[in-house]
Amino acid sequence: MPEEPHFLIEEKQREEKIRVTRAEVNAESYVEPLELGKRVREIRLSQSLTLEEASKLTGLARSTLSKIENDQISPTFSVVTKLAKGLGIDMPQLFTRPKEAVAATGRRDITRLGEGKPHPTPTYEHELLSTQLTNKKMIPYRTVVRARSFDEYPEWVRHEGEELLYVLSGSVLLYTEFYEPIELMAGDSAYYDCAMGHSLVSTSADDAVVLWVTA
Amino acid sequence: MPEEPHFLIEEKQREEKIRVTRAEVNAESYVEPLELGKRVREIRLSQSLTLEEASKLTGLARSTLSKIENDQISPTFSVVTKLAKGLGIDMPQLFTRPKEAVAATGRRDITRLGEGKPHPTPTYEHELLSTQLTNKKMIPYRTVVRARSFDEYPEWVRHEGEELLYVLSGSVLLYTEFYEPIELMAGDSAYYDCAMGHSLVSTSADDAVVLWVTA
DNA sequence: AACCCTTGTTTCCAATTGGAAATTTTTATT
DNA sequence: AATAAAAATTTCCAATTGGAAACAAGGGTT
Repeated sequence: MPEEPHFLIEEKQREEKIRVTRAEVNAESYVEPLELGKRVREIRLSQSLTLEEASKLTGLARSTLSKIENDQISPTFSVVTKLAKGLGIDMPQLFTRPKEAVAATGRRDITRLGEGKPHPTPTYEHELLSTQLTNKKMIPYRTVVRARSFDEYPEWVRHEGEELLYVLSGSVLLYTEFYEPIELMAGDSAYYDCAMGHSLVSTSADDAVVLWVTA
Repeated sequence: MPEEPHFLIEEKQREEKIRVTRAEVNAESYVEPLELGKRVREIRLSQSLTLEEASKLTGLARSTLSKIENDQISPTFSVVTKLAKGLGIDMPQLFTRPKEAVAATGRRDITRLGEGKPHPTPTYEHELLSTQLTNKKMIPYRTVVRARSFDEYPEWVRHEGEELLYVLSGSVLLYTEFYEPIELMAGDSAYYDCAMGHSLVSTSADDAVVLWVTA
C-alpha cells in the first residue's frame, strides 16, 4: 500500500499547529525530506550487500532495512547507530548532504549581506554564514547582540574550540572567566579559548553587530 | 519509573547474534554509545535556552525534549533532524565526541582597532590580530586591499586550510579557481578551501578592508 | 506562609516503529 | 516460457515513541 510515510504526514499535521510559533521564532528551520533512505541504499549497494547480509551486519531486521531505504519509517536513533556501525559508516557521513561531490571543483561558499541563515535566540540574533558547505573547520556567524542592560547578561557559555570575535558596529562588553569584563568597540577583536566561560552583552544604546568565528 | 531504557536492553539481546559476523566483516568502525541526551542538553544550555524555548525552536514537545535529554527514548531520525535544525547545530557535531573540556587556564587576546601587528606586502596591507596567543586554530587578519586595476591582480595563492573572508568596507573581487570571479560588497562573506587558487583585488575607488580568517 | 509563575519531569495514550513471517518481485537456470 | 531460488517488500502486531496534560520542584512576591 503506497501510502505516504507516517512521519511525513505527521509533519504536515503539526505544520499547522506550529506554523505561527515557528515562524515567529525561527522563520526558516524546516526539516527537509532528506533522503536518508537513498543514502543508506547507496551505501549498502556500494558494498554489494543484500538486505539479508546487511541485516546480519547491523542486527536489524530485513524488513526494517527495507522500510528505511524506502523512506517508509523514520528510524530511531539507536537504529541509525546500529546501521552506521554495521555498515561501517561515519555518522556524519550519513547526514552530510552528498551534494555535488567536491572532487575537482573547489569548495567555495558566498554569503551576501543579510542572506545568512537566521538563528535567533532570546539573547542574540545569529545569522549563520556559509551554510552551503558542511564539514567546515570554522563556523562563522554574523550576530546582532541586542541592546540590553548589564545585570541581565546571559550565563557563561563553555564549549570546545576557539573563537574569534570582531566587532562590526556598536560596542559590546565581553565577559570571560579569569578576566575582567572588557568593552570592545567597532573594529576591536578578541580571540579566546571557548573552554573559558564567556558571554557577550551590548553596551551601545542600540544593537551591536559582531562577527563570530568558531573553530 | 527509572527502568533501563528499552533500546539499551534490546541492544544487549541482539549482541549475541551478531557478534561474530560483525567482527569478521567490519572489525573496527565503532560508533560508541555516545550519550545523545547529554550532548543535546549541553548544546541547549550553551545557548541558554529553556526546554520551552527549545521546543518552540524545534517544533518538538517539551516532554519529548526532556525525555531525549534524559536518555529515556531513542528519538527518531526525523526528530533528531528537527533538533539539529532548530538548535542550529551541524548534524556531525551532534555525533562527534566532545573531547573533554580543556581545563581552562584562560587564553584570551584582545586586539584594539589598528593595533594589530602590521605586515605589509606589495599587494595587501595585512594587520595580524591576536598575536599574543600562539598555537591558535585560526589566524585572523584585518587586511587593506589597495585600490588597484583589474589586469594586475596577483597570482593565485594556494595553501593548506580553509579561509573565511568578510568584507568590512569597500568592495573586492574574489578570484578562485574553478569559479568565475565574484564581486563582494561590504557585509558579504566567502568561505573557501585554500587549496583552490585564490586572490583578491579591490574594485572600489579607494581601498577595501576585509577580515580574513585562516584555519 | 500562601500564591503565582517558570522550568523540568512524568503519566497516559494514540500513533509509529521494528521484527517475524507471509507475499511479491527479480534473477538465474533449464 | 516455466520453474526455482534469491532478494525485496508488505503485512501483522507487540513494543516504543512522542504529544498533551498532569505533576513536581524551585524562585520570587506579597
